[in-house]
Amino acid sequence: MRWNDLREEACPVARGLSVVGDRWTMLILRDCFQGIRRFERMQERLGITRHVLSDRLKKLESVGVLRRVPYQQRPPRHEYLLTESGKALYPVIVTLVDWANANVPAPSGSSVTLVDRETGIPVTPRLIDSTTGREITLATVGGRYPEPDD
Amino acid sequence: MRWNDLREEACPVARGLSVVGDRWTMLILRDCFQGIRRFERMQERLGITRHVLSDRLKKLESVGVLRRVPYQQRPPRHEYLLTESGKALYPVIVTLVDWANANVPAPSGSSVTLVDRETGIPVTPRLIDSTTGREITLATVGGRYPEPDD
DNA sequence: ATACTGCGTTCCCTTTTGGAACCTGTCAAT
DNA sequence: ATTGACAGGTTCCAAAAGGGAACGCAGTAT
Repeated sequence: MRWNDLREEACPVARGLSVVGDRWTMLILRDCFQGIRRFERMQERLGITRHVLSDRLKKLESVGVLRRVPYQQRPPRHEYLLTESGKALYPVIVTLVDWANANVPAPSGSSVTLVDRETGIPVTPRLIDSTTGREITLATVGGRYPEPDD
Repeated sequence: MRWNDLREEACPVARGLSVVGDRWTMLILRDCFQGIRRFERMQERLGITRHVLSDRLKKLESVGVLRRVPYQQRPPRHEYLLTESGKALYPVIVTLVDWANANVPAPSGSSVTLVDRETGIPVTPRLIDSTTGREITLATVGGRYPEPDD
């Protein structure tokens, strides 16, 4: 199976990964969430090669996760900002961070942690169903498959 | 930057992606969450090539996300089961599913959706801080960086 | 004129995939 | 005894993606 086939799957995991499922995209978005907006800055922070960064930014723009906004005319320069669709990825990053901090040991024991921006108190993410308020677990929530429409 | 460098980063996003950040790993785990346990079955469902699947299963076992459990002796055969660490990835998949369903259009408009296993009612995931009960958003929660220990 | 900034693109080489065939043990049927 | 099936890999080659460094280019500063 090829990359582009993923986007056409009925499975949302596959469609999601067709956008963010490669080695770099989530790291780029992490930087975006931290307020990084410009090519040069991303490149030096990530250690990504320039053409791969260029390619990923194009793809992210084309799927509507980032948008290019000009900040000067001559020479034309623009920065990359998260769209609403892009901002909606924040819970994905947060759950990933929470998992990694609990399950992938940091080198020196020190790691970036999640804190409340107001109080500075550490945050423990929990995923609930907003209609029932019940926690979402493997036992309680699963996937439902669409009716085949033939 | 190379793959293995990622695992040593202080940033949990990078460390998380060092495990699940490639094209196939999350799809393999999706199958695991759906009860698929065996090599052959995964290979046919995913359309992944056999040696890549073999490689990913080895890596997932080595980081403790899956474990190999023998189910017969002669010839030796085993199946792949999620560890606790692997099961802890469920919220990551769920938030990804939720994002993809809202932001990456399905081909025929039909997609797998999340439902409560008991009632069959659609589920709307929301991420909250379990200590305060407040919703986790870009505005309210951010990362805190460790003290440099030089 | 020269250098610098910001953002790419091009070139070359290495690593990673895709695709298919092959191997290994064991059992069951011919 | 041979053939075939099953389950889970491994091996080989060609194609694609990625790393690294250099180059291009428009405008601005010195």
